[in-house]
Amino acid sequence: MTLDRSDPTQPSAQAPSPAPNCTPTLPGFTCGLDVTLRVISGKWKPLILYFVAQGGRTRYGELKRAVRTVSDKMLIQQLKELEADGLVKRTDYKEVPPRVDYSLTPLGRSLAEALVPLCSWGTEHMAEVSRVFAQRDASNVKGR
Amino acid sequence: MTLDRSDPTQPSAQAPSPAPNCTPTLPGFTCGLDVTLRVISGKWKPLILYFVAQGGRTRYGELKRAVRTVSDKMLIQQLKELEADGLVKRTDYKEVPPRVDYSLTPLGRSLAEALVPLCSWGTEHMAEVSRVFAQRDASNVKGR
DNA sequence: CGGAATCCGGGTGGATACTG
DNA sequence: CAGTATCCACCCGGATTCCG
Repeated sequence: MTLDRSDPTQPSAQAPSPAPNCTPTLPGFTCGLDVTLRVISGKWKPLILYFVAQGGRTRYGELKRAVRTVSDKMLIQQLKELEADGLVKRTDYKEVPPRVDYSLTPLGRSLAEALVPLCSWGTEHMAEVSRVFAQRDASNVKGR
Repeated sequence: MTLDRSDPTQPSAQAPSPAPNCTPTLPGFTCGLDVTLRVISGKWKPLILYFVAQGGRTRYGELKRAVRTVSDKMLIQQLKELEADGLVKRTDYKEVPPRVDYSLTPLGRSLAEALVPLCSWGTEHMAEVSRVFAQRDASNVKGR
């Protein structure tokens, strides 16, 4: 179907190669990346996943402090979706004062590992990125 | 600052290790992943980046067909942001009928490579994911 | 072909207050 | 501490129309 990008009429001066697999196997998904995005799309999900991966079992409060600018509402909502999608596991100790923590399922753990390169990329290109940001924020007072 | 998750009071039965770097170096960013997310947050950006990476120079129409369910408005908007952030380069051949194509900058190319594991993850866990989706879509007619 | 412009509904997501 | 509930502004994003 429409995904056969395998006919480079022009040799394309630029290497078209860094992607080995994008095979549409199941209907409803266009490619592997699409599958992944359906699961981690959400303003805070990657960060949540990542923090829990780093800390192991993580309490609600810790998580909130880690992500910092997230609101309770959002944090809970995203956590519930992650739980529904089988990526995190919620444990309620039924104590008072309440104690709850979140951990990753095996599936979640594997996804968190796939997230590592993104984190590394950000660390490596942080300077470059903030330079670009500064530029466009300067010349573009309103907008974006 | 609040990011010192380096005190696991409990030894945490689960391996807290898959993440080597999340060093807050610049103010405004909490960690590398945060940097990356500021740049690829946007419903279609990862897919766009990925398709352009695969195809090399890609024409507007190709891109639209590849992402498929995206509207013109969204596609253009996301492309402009990617361009402003120095990830893609737009080339207008000033012909008639119009011809325009998009390619990746070196920065964009490096980011696309960091995206590869996500694509692989999706491919590998596609069955698992769609099973989970089916389950919650069945028990949850409305919502989400 | 490759957009730009406009309209507009619904969902996202922040702030605040409250609860067990 | 770990949420829940409600209100509400904003902007995301789809549909449509027009342009060079």
